[in-house]
Amino acid sequence: MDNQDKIKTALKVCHLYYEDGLSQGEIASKLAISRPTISRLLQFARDQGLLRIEIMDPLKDLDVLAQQLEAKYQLKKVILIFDATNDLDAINPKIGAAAADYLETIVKDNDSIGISWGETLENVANHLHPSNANNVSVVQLKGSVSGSEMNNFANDIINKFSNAFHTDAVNLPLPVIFENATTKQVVMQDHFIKAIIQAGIDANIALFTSGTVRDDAMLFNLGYLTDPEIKQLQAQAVGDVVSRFITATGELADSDIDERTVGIPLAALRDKEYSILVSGSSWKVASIRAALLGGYANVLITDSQTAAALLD
Amino acid sequence: MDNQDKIKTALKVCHLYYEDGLSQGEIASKLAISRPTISRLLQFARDQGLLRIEIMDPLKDLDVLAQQLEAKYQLKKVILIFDATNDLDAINPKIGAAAADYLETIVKDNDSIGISWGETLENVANHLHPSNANNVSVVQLKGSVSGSEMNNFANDIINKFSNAFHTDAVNLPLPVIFENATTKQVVMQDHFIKAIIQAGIDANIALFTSGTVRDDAMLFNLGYLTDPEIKQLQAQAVGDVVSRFITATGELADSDIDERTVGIPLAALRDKEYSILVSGSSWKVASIRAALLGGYANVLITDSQTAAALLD
DNA sequence: AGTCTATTTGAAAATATGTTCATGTTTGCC
DNA sequence: GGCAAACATGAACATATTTTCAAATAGACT
Repeated sequence: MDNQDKIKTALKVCHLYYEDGLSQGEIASKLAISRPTISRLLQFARDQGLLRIEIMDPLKDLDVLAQQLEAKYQLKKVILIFDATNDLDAINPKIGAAAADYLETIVKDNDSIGISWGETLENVANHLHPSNANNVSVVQLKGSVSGSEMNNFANDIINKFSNAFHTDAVNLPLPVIFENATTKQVVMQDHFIKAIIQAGIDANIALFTSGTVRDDAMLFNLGYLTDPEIKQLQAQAVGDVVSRFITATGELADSDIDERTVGIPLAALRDKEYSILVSGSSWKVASIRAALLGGYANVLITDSQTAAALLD
Repeated sequence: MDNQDKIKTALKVCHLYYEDGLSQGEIASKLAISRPTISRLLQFARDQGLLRIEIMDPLKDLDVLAQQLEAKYQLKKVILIFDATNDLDAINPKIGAAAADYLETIVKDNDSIGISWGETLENVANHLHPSNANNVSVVQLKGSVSGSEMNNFANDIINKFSNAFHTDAVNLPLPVIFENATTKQVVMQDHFIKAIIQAGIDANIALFTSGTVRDDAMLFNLGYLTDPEIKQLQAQAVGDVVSRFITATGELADSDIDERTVGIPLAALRDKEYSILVSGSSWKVASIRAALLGGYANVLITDSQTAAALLD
């Protein structure tokens, strides 16, 4: 066997071994070569530099990425978790845990925490630990949902925050989007409701996520929006923040729908001591970027791949 | 151990295992962790995508590289050998073997092969097999050397070619560079010498290498050139072809020295059926490029890294 | 062609790695 | 704080890989 043939065989063995995950024995019988020879071919490949094993250092990389993001979007703090899968089910628990950890480090006595709800916030709630801070209040930043399942979902988050901060969280007992602006206006006259919204505006910490405008976006599947409205939003908006849809540059996308939406106004997020955007996965890059450009967050918690995408 | 710590430890283990080549057992005692845990950490690192194993396909790459070189320098044929070491002692035998193989495929009855000498040619000679072609002649393209060692060196190459092609190679029994042009002119009057040079010019196959202008270049260490001459050549030339020094663009670098040099003129290489440049390693990139730009070769035999450099 | 040496090969032994399982530890939950 | 479930750990075992070594093969030289 001449050198070229040897390289060729060694490469085939490398592919079977490192990519297809066959054992050397399996490769041996498949190629009708003895086991030791397979071992030697792999050694040969390594010696010849035929395969390159690169060890990444995501932790070091994360630091750099975080700093670059802080600079680019003028953020107070960026927290990144490492993820190579880009799988929501893997990312969400991790950024949830990171957000819960971060929250624990910043919450002090008498703080007021405004929260939204959704899958991401659920993951944050799941990782909360009992807080040492006293007299902390928790308030919902946006309306809830009428469907019973979903309502339980939002309530579950509220309850977990309540427990963690030893308080009774203030629930905003309204649908997140009304059918028309007038209805909302009327409801908003209610002093009790007004007070809740004001509490959300006054909260010094806000914790929220950003949503997409994909067909499977949660806000599109609650029945509050008609198909034409959804189509129009998909054309104009890149996602939502506290259920308010924004364009790629962070502007409000549709004031009509916005006026039917129950919750704190977007602008209120700009003035908070901590306005924490917790959102990850490649699907959400556009909405995160928009939220950051709009200045709605001063803290970002996301995953490494999304972070890299946000720098482009 | 939380996730970040786990990643950190896993990375350390990866470095020790894949880069430093320690066994899992060694790592275990070094870090005071049990062996199975090391195994699990490595598995974890692979699962998390913390290390990337890339299998190169130098053979496929070589094809592409070769084609690009053929196009860029308008060559009849480019033959590349794979080498990741960039070590002359590794490269030379391989390109020598490749050159010998190629020569065997092209030599036909009544061909005339002109050869130079040097380390590279020695390697070609070492890999020659007895040829099937009849009536092949072999002639030296340039003068030899007077020092006995070196003379043997050149003779050895001649002899191996003679044996492989079942002929008595025509030796050019002169120093490759004379002390002054006049001496050379006088010697060149000799009909016998003239005939040998003419045979070199008429050879339809030429096999030669390119040299550098580094201090350790063979032509600088034979005593034919003074130190000032060497300095000047190093300033103007990038290397030599059949002992004639050329600039980066393939022009003659110094006509005075050229007129003292014994061998076929550079231009003679341009008209050959096969003008085969056998030369590799990063040190020789400049001289190879110059030789190709000068049009002195229509076949190039080199290594992969040099090939890549020639494309820049 | 024949002999010598260097290289390659696979069986078997030695080593290294992966997995199982019982145990100890942490974590979530009331 | 205590209980249960999930998880991490290392000893022992099972498997996979590498090395050794003797035999076979190919190559070099006469």
